[in-house]
Amino acid sequence: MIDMPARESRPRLTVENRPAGRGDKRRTLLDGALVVFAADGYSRGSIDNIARTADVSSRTIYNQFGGKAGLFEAVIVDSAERVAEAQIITVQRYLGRIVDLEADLIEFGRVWTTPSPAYAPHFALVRQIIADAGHIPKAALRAWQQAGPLRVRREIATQLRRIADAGHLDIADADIAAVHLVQLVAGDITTRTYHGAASLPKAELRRLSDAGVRAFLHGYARFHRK
Amino acid sequence: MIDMPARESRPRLTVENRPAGRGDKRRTLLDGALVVFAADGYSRGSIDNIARTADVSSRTIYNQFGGKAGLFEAVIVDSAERVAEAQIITVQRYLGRIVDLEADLIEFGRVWTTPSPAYAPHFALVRQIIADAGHIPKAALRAWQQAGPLRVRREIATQLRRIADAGHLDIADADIAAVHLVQLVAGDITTRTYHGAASLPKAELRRLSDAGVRAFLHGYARFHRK
DNA sequence: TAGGAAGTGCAACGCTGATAGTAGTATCAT
DNA sequence: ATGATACTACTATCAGCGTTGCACTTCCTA
Repeated sequence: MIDMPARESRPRLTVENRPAGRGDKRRTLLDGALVVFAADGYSRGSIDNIARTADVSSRTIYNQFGGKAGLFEAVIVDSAERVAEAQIITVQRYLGRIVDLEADLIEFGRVWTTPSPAYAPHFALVRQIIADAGHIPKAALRAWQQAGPLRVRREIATQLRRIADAGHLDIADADIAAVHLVQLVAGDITTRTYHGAASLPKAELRRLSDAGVRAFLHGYARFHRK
Repeated sequence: MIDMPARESRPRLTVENRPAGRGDKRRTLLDGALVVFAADGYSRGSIDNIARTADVSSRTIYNQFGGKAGLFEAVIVDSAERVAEAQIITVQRYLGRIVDLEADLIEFGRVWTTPSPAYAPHFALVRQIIADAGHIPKAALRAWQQAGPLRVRREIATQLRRIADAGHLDIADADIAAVHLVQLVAGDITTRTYHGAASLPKAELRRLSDAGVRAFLHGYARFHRK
């Protein structure tokens, strides 16, 4: 009673004073860890920071994911899955039915490059993964690829193949064409939009995206444009 | 004698037992730090590891660069400068005099994508910079951009502009065209060649590069190919 | 109502890593 | 020779971080 530390037992003032209980912490943790890992990377992103961000005891991380490595691998696959699903829907919506090829592609490009704040951490995390790949287990890397990038690329390739077979495009290798389309539309932005940097103004984004689509369609050779 | 650690006083076996003396350690340090930072990034790359790699006392790092941050900023600018110089020479050599546009571009692409082991750490470092940009001072980031990527892009744009003015290309914005060319030729490789991953086989590299050049020139629109 | 599962706060351990001081040594210009 | 300069080895400090054990609380279920 005497040498009681002067630390009142604050009732852990949570936003909604959620009850301790069933496994709803897993989702919360994946979201919080995504934000931290995206901003700080694997080694700089500390367990304590993640626990604080997710409003969870750091002990829970070890109970749920075994440790930092397990958490990271779960996060990258989870984030890849969620964003891939959203992107695939976008691809199907804008490339699924073509009426005016150039107009539809331009619209697709603009949507593709419109930065969604909700997914910003995901793309930052992708940059972390690419930089840190040398320290991520090959199995985890492969799982991530399958869950995200490859799935999206496959969907784009499928749509391009279909459009080509309908006579609107001249495509030899649909996978390569899919990569080219994405690179032209968003490649530069993806690489240059550093975390924390103010995203480019809307008009500039549109200008770059449109130019990418036009290059995808017509290229730069003289006497080949319409 | 009993609990003596089994660490004999090795005479610091240097490759050439270089004499302690004049400031030739700066170059050595920049090279060693490049390798370590490239592989491990800023936070994981430890001063001790760098000192060991460069065969230099860790104290020298503080004497020469003030600390970890100073060393890092010196390294990224130095590496960017050196690689940019080599790349600019390549650009001038292969785009400086055009005889057969498509053939010359294809040759340029193949050279551009041929992985030079000497510069592998540089490109890994670039990925680290992009991922870690949120923790690098804006001034350092700008200095790096100016020393490397922007300089190279400007040179490519200049050549493309010249080729276009000679009537061989149809280019509205040479800067954008330069970005598109590089993205198409090497964009996918740059992003996918993770550190440590075995680089793609030569034939595959050529296939991707050639396809990029063709897309750059002709695009994918039907009825526009020759 | 008893038991188990999930979660929490806390303290502690061990390790790594950045940084700094210091004394000694080798080299070079004067 | 001498002093300045560059470098080194060694040591110490200080902080941060991953991880684990422990006791306790809360909820769900049987």
